[in-house]
Amino acid sequence: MGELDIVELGKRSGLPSSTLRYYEEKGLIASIGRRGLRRVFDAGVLDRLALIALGRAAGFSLDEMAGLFAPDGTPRIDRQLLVRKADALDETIRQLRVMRDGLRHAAACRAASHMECPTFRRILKAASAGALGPRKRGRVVA
Amino acid sequence: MGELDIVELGKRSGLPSSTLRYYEEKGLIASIGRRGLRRVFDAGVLDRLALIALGRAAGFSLDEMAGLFAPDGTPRIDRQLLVRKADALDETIRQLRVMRDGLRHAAACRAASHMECPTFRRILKAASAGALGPRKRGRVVA
DNA sequence: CTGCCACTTGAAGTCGACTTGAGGTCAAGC
DNA sequence: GCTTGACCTCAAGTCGACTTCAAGTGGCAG
Repeated sequence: MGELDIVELGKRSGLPSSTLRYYEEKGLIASIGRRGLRRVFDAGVLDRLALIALGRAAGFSLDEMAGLFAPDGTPRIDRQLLVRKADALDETIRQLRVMRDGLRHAAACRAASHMECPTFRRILKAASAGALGPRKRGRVVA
Repeated sequence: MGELDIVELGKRSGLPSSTLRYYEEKGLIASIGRRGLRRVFDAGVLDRLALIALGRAAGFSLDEMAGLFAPDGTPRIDRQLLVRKADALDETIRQLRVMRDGLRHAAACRAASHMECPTFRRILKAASAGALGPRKRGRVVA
């Protein structure tokens, strides 16, 4: 595998170097040296960044990602935790589907008031039945 | 429909009154009066809160929610926007499924290194093919 | 009438994930 | 050998969504 300095890595990953430095500071990626002032990374860091981006899209915080994967990018073997996270994602996906269907319906439905449309009321009911309650946190590329 | 003061609404919705006040300040909900110092809301606000919670779970910001729905809670008729948001959700759902499958696989796979497992490499490839790139923002209940 | 307590307000603080800014440094070009 | 320009470091700022805090107030028990 090749080596990349921070500028090249930024170009290939689409991330600004400020973000790459921040990730290194957080221990999410590691540089293998310097070329002049510039950090140099192993090309394998690209895979790792893809993994991080995917995790973030799935709602994991950077700290969680740091915990889910070992320093070399391979998943840690806390199978229980992994399964719990996967289950949480299933619930999230369920909610997202409800919202998506609601939006599509709202865009298509011709009822005078959506509150009088049975489809919309069903969607609202699904919303009440899961979306309310204590706050949890995460991020998603929406 | 009945009326609820902010404390009752908080109990039924699971939201602290500080959040309810914040939502009112943002124009997401409206009180219909006071009982002493306490705000009083129409019971219909519960539906509205469910809608807001669902929207937030789907990655919309409070400002976006305020824009997507009219003051009375019925969706605005910008069908183009609604459809675009629905499409964005489809993409998000796709990514979440990839991550969920990756987690389930990581929890089950016995390969010495996940990097040598074809399934894991396929997942990583899917990650690279969509998760990298410019940041977008939103939140999800994960 | 007097306390008291839960609610009120507006301002300030928090948290995660970065970005921005000020001032320092290195390799290269002249 | 000196300037230049891109990267460096470290501190501070930003943004969204709230939460927390200090100080004020309304209604009810005594």
